[in-house]
Amino acid sequence: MPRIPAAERRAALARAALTVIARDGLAAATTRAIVAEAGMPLASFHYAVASRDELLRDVVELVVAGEGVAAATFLVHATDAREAIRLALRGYLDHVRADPGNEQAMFELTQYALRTPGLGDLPAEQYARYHELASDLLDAGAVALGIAWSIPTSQLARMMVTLTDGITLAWLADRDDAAAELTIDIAAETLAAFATSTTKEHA
Amino acid sequence: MPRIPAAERRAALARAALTVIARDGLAAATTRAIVAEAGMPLASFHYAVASRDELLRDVVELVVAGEGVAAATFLVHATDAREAIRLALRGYLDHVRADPGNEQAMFELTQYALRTPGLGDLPAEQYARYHELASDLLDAGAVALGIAWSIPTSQLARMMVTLTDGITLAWLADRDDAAAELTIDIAAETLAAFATSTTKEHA
DNA sequence: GTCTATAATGGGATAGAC
DNA sequence: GTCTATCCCATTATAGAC
Repeated sequence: MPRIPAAERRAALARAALTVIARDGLAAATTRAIVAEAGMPLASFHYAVASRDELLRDVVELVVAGEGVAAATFLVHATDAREAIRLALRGYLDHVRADPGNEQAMFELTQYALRTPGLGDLPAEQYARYHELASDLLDAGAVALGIAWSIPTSQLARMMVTLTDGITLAWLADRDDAAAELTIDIAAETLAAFATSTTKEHA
Repeated sequence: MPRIPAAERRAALARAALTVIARDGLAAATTRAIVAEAGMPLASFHYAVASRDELLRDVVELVVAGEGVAAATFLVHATDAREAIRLALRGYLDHVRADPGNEQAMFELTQYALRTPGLGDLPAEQYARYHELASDLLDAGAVALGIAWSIPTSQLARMMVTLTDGITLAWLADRDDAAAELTIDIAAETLAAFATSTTKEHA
């Protein structure tokens, strides 16, 4: 396998690692399993990256960076704040249902990072990014719907992330679709109270 | 170390395992670390329990069974539904802050169980128990406050568990006390809307 | 019944041949 | 630069001495 720059191999290993973790769990993501997934010889691993933990750092950054792609499509269909929040949370739940392993991978990585000396700073960055993404989404939604949020967007954003995490964890545990959807409905109904119209009397 | 029944050793090992997991993480909870914590020789492990996974099952059941002890003290101080929900969530956050390792241990165990063939059924039981506890708490709170919940208690209970999980995860990641408390305030304010007075016009 | 000593496996990391 | 072959360590589990 000649002519492949180290940086490129590093990225390929991170992608392979994420595939393995999503499919088989973090504990199964050994250096051997990762290089097998990437189709590389074992020695390439430490040639491209200093240690397994260092690669896991890359994996977290890989996922966090690519997290912004999804969502936002719901904005097209929403007509009011309640429906917008409902569709956003429903879209996230559908995403989890379509690929549960990926979300489990993120939880496993976060917990592992919290326990690992060299990776302890990652979870804070990870959640800062989540909160930022949720903020952007709420701002965009407000513009699209012609409303304003009556409390700071950052506070509402953290609540949205709190809800997605909590809904995801419970669904992963009991796979109760109906219960998860009910939770989403309640959340949408209550949070819509923070939407105030900027054009008419109330939204 | 003579005269100790196998069942008692099993329980002691489960307690020791939880201590190790809370302190050092699930990955560090090897059979050696667990018996060292319990003050037993290594061979006692497989004498008392068939495998490491089987002990982890015991650990989950140990924590879930002992989870009902806390909380409920907030009921004494609450005067209305908003304050009751706020104090309940605040109490939980304080509990997490006082011993973050314990909550991390639960998340790690749940994720591990989801990945492990013999333990796949545990998370559903675990969350069923959480939802049951939250339901009982909400019912007790309603009686104490002289109110009723305008939606089924089970739905509100799942939302409470969703919130505690989500708030805990975000706090573990960024340790932002103020932000966590703001999320709690928002949650309390919005969920209090589901309280309806059974004695006067509104609670 | 209890524990010491050891087996058997799989892991991260590397030396050194090509 | 690349990869084969290997090192060395930690792990789960057990055999067999007390």
